[in-house]
Amino acid sequence: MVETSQDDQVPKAVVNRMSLYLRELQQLLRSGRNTTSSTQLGQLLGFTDAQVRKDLAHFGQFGYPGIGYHCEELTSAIRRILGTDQDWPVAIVGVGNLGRALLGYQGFGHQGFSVVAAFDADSTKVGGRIEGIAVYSIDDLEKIVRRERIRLGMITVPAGAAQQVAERLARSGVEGIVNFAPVTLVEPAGICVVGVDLAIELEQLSFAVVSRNKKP
Amino acid sequence: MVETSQDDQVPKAVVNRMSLYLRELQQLLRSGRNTTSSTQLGQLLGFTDAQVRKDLAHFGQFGYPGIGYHCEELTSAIRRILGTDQDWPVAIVGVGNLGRALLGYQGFGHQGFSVVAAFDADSTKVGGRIEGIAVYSIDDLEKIVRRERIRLGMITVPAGAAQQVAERLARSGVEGIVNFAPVTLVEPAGICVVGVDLAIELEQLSFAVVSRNKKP
DNA sequence: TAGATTGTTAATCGATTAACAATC
DNA sequence: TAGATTGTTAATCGATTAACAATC
Repeated sequence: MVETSQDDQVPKAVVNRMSLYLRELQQLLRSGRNTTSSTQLGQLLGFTDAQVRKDLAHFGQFGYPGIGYHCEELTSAIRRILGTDQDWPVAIVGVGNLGRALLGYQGFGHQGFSVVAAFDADSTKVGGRIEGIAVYSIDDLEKIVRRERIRLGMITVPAGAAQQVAERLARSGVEGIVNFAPVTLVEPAGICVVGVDLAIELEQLSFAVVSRNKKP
Repeated sequence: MVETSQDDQVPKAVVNRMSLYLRELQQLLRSGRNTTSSTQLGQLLGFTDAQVRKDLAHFGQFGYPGIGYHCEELTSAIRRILGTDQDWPVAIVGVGNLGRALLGYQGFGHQGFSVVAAFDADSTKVGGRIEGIAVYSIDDLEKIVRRERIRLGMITVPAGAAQQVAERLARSGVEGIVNFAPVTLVEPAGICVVGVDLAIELEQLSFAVVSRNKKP
């Protein structure tokens, strides 16, 4: 029982790179490649070959010494690892600019995520459909989440409302939340939260620029 | 000249936490606090007090032993460090769903970023204004970027077009790029690139959920 | 067989935490 | 003064890289 090591906490950084490997593999498949190697994968992403192999080793053995990796096979393996072989019904709470964009965003469907409901407090938005997805009143959040068996939530409400929404999602049985509101959420018990703050991404960039300009 | 240490590469993780400190400080200011401490800041974000102090130490001394930090003072210091005391004219390339959302997103303005132009290849979109911002033809990218002294670009075009857009932005003098297209960009010489992939964020979440369900 | 490439162990490197003298 | 909290050094911990036997 000390065999496979996926029980001892995999570092967040490793999981992030797994997603990147998956993306490159899908690209390679599209371009007709059958096999690849840790060297090639590393090169495409700017990592060492050792790192690619070490990362994969967290989850098992997927390669063939002397050959490399079968793209197709490794792709399915990583999808299974990340859980994207399953279907993930997603709800979006907050139909402002960002929420609306996410509703129309194609990229999710490919990876097993399907947005099946949206919520808003503004009664003028409620009842309609955006990009084919029904917009419900936030008052019905618990009911609809349960009925549609929604597993993930994306929070695109104003900062002040985010914590409360997170708690309501958690209480309704949602298992994970991507929070786009620019606040740190107190994680409701037994739920996973990932934060995405667009302003912070831009700040990382401005720092990189000014610090390069300073002493290159 | 070995005095302040901001010349030796600051780890990306540290810079990211600086943004988080800034966000919390702004929150504290809004709630009327004058001073804070490494312990409080750490608690709000789930870090140790030692980490907060160590992170800040990369850039200088900002605190008062026995007192803590003046919120206002530390806020300005971090803004200066991140470069968000300056004004950053931003362009958005690709006015699809995501691009449109970013055009309307409020959160940027607060932090020194102002979207001043948008570009698209679709001639039916060109010439109009969205959220008050002019949409130009992608053919005029170089011209407008120079004219408006645009420093940062956000790429929200389809994956296949992203690399080419990045190169054109770089050639026009843009200093940094946030890439929302789900591809790894080859960084044009002398430019900073930050990647944001919404599908990857969701994958991090699904992994967290499935791995929690597996062996908690 | 020779060449390529894996998985894994050991060595290196870097980041986080603990501890504490200095300071208010 | 006593209590609080900094900045910084040393100790710990974890992640990355290098190296190599095993394998195809």
